[in-house]
Amino acid sequence: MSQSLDRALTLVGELATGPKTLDELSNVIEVHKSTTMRLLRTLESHRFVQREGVHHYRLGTALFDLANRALEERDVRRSAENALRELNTRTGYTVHLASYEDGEVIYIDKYDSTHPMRMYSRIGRRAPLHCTAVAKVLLCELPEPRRREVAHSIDYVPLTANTITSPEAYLAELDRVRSAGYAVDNAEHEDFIHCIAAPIRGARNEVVAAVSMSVPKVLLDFDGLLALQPDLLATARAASVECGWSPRE
Amino acid sequence: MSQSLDRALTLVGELATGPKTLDELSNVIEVHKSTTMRLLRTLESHRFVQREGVHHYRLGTALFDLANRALEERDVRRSAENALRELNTRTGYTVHLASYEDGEVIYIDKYDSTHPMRMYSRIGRRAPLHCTAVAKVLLCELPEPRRREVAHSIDYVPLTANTITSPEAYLAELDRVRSAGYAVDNAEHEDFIHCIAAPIRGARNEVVAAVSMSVPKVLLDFDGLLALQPDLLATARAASVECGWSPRE
DNA sequence: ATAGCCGTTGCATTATACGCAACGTAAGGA
DNA sequence: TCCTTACGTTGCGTATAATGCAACGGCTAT
Repeated sequence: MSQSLDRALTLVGELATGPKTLDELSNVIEVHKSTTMRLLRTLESHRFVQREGVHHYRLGTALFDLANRALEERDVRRSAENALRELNTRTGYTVHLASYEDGEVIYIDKYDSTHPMRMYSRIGRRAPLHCTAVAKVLLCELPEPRRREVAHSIDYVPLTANTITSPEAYLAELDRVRSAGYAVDNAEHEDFIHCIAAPIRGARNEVVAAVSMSVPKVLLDFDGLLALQPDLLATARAASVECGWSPRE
Repeated sequence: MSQSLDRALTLVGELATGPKTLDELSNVIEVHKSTTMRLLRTLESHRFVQREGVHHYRLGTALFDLANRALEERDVRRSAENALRELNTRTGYTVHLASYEDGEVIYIDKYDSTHPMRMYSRIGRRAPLHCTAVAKVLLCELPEPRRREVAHSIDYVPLTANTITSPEAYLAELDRVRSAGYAVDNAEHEDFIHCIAAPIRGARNEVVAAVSMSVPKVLLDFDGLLALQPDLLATARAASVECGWSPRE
């Protein structure tokens, strides 16, 4: 809509691939070099680009500033919103967003199932650590001593036949989750429901939240649940990007 | 120089302080809201901003992309150049830039002393690990096991009366450097020269390089050398910012 | 139901971004 | 040393694109 701004932003995008000269940049946006120079000067005054030597321009430090400040401003809930809603409408299953704060796993957002059979849960509610997929995801990358500490402090109340009931079994489960990249709750919390969860990561590759899908066993058997994994991981990835995460080599 | 671009960049800067409404943004750049909207739309098409709800705009994910790609493009040498040259011309002492690669500490840049008495060194040369300030800085934040490994693999050739000659003494020295935030070489390498070095950090707060000043003892006594510390740390900080580092709380 | 608040759209106007051409400067070769 | 070439830079007239205005439309709340 705004020509000069559009051109300038194109320049910035171009510079992301490496330092460029005035002429190279002029060719990209197809304008006279004097026009390019004016744009670059303005960008330079805002520290979006900076000169490198005499013949080259490169991205400036304002980008670092902005990216860092944008990260501070962002909260997972708003950032993950679109990806989670999309997953919810596409699959129709209940989607939860949970985070780990002050030693507790909390549900911070929820997208209800469109199927008639719903499950009970509530935003703000605490999730039991030993029998939910989200808790496994959120805990599995804690530093090892801290993980042991947490595992031993849990009260392993057995809720179903599948509930994990010992620190040792739980720590082994966390190891599995960490290497698999996702977690399941195979009817460990409630007899008739199973869940699958994946991590949402931030700019430092740290786990900032967990997204899960909860499905009544009557709608989908365990293999069916596992088949949701690629879809769930793609969603988690999209949400991660919104949180400042970028793929590592 | 380009009015609309200037306004747009101002908007981006403003959004860094948190999500804003159309009117708030219009007030900042003092234009009609329709003008602001056109700018925002263009910014949005490049993913520099995105809508949050219906009434708010916030910074978009392009910033993360750009910042990450800019970081990959940057190399320490070019990024630190200005800060180091400035330090060199202001103090007149020899300034070195060194990095740790493949188990070796290498001088990657050098700004010669303006004083008549110069020291011998060369870009590309390997710095001995046990008796240089830059090596201490570059090694002091390695993970503990790796640090022990390196310390025990060093050949502690005694070069002066002050040279550190045992792994134990060296590891203790690294601990001191880590907590102090800078390192010295108190004539441990050559009898008549002492150095002080500080870390240059990157976006993940990791040490990407070390900057040092080397001063002949006849020009400055040890207390004089230590008095250069604030100046050196400020320089290292400035160079760090250029490398994508941002102050942590 | 109605009023008030925003965001949005179309249009006329003129400010402004643009291309042009001349100039300046630095590097390279004869 | 001087000339050539290849850049970046500057000033200026013009046409276009950015702007402000005013009317419209979709909310929400009372």
